[in-house]
Amino acid sequence: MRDGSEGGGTARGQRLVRADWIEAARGALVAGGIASVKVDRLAAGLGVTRGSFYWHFVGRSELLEALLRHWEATNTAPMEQAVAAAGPDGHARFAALVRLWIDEVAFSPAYDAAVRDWARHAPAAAAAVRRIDDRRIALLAGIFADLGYAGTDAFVRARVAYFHQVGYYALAIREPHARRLDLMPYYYRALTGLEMPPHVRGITGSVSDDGRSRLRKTVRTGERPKGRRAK
Amino acid sequence: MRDGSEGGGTARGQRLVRADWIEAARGALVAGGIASVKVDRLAAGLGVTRGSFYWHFVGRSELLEALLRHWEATNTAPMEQAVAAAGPDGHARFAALVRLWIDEVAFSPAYDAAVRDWARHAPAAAAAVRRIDDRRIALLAGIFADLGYAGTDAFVRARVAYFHQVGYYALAIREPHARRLDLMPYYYRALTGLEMPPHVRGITGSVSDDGRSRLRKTVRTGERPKGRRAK
DNA sequence: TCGCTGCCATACAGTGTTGTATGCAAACGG
DNA sequence: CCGTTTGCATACAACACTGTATGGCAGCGA
Repeated sequence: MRDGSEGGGTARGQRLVRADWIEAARGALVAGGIASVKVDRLAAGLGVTRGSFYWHFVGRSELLEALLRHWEATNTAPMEQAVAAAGPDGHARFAALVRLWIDEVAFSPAYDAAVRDWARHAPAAAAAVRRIDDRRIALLAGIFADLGYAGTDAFVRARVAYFHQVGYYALAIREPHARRLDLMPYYYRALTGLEMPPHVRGITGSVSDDGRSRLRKTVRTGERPKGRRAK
Repeated sequence: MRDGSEGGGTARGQRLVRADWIEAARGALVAGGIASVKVDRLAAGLGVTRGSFYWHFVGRSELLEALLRHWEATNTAPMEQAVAAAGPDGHARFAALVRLWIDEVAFSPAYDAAVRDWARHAPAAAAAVRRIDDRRIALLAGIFADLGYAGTDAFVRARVAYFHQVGYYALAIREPHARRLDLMPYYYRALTGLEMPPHVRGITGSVSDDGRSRLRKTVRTGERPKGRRAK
């Protein structure tokens, strides 16, 4: 029945390996939540029967464990790498994170949100998510310390920035990429309490103007920003 | 079998009404997510059989619709009432919201988070959540306008404050109430860009000092903190 | 070529949940 | 006091999903 060309998700020809099942499970998790990660549906999607699954895994719970480890191993490393690659400057480090969040390529907020939903009623997943959250908040707190904030202020601002990002994805807001870039200086100001310096403005690859000329006028005057806006 | 005293959730003696089932569904939703809102478990919890349920409702989906309307009708009104009761002052209005979020009595963040999880894979729930979110963000944007922020700045700060709150509950952080009160001035500063004025300090019932002595310098929007604290 | 192993198909059993049909008892209006 | 309605119990049918047992086939090494 299977000829290697009809099928579902395997990237390498005929037979499946564990990674194929995990990838299929990831797709199902993101698309429909943990409740839709079912053995029979995954098998149908991969073009095999459940017999294959029970050869690769002892049961469904083992697949879920592997999926959780996959998320923990893949979806937070890009953040730390991007920050490390940005050098020592606090503004550059923060801007690197923001770019990662907006671009959504190396880091998948949908994967993140799906695991977070899962974690709300699965203790094992909750423990993994808590570990990851603590790491990310610590990363952000270091950046705010670099930006000149002391102890508790750095910690609270790190939380605000991180919770804000989690909430943004939790609301599943759909905005054009250009719109998000246009709002960048406003978010930068609200989250850091500082103006976005010129040397990080190019980092986000903003297509519109710098937004700084607008923001000087709008911050206290009540004028609406002029110039072209994305919808 | 049922004698009105053994049972589950009904508040009024013998027979059940629709509201009893909805309240039971709400409890199950908060405790275990929408996947645990099952007719047979609710019936067992209420001390009746499923036959009762199918008399009050045509099916499970009708219960879920009623539950969604219940959330939409009950869990956002306290916010608007608290803000309205706080008078015209922007600081007082914002502080009233914060108190509501911290106290968690009139407003139930657990109910909120459970519905939000549900909404991630149920279009009808997603539509309701989006309506509520828009209302709340508009409410916050009005407060930030009262605090002196113009157009886009007020909107972005409203989003940051609201997303932050959603993210906080999404992470299911457990902190002592006193700790949250102690951090209040820091959050107030980070979220509003302004110092917490004396006349709203008592509103939250904070027991310790305001944290202002620990603050090294003002962090008003646009003003760069002096000194660099690389950690 | 022979036997072994990896990978999968098939068939069967069991559980959890929904929905439906019908019966039964208590409450209620005449 | 009786018939009707209300609220629930019981029994049955159907589906979705998990897990197990077993058989078969292709490929590979000796």
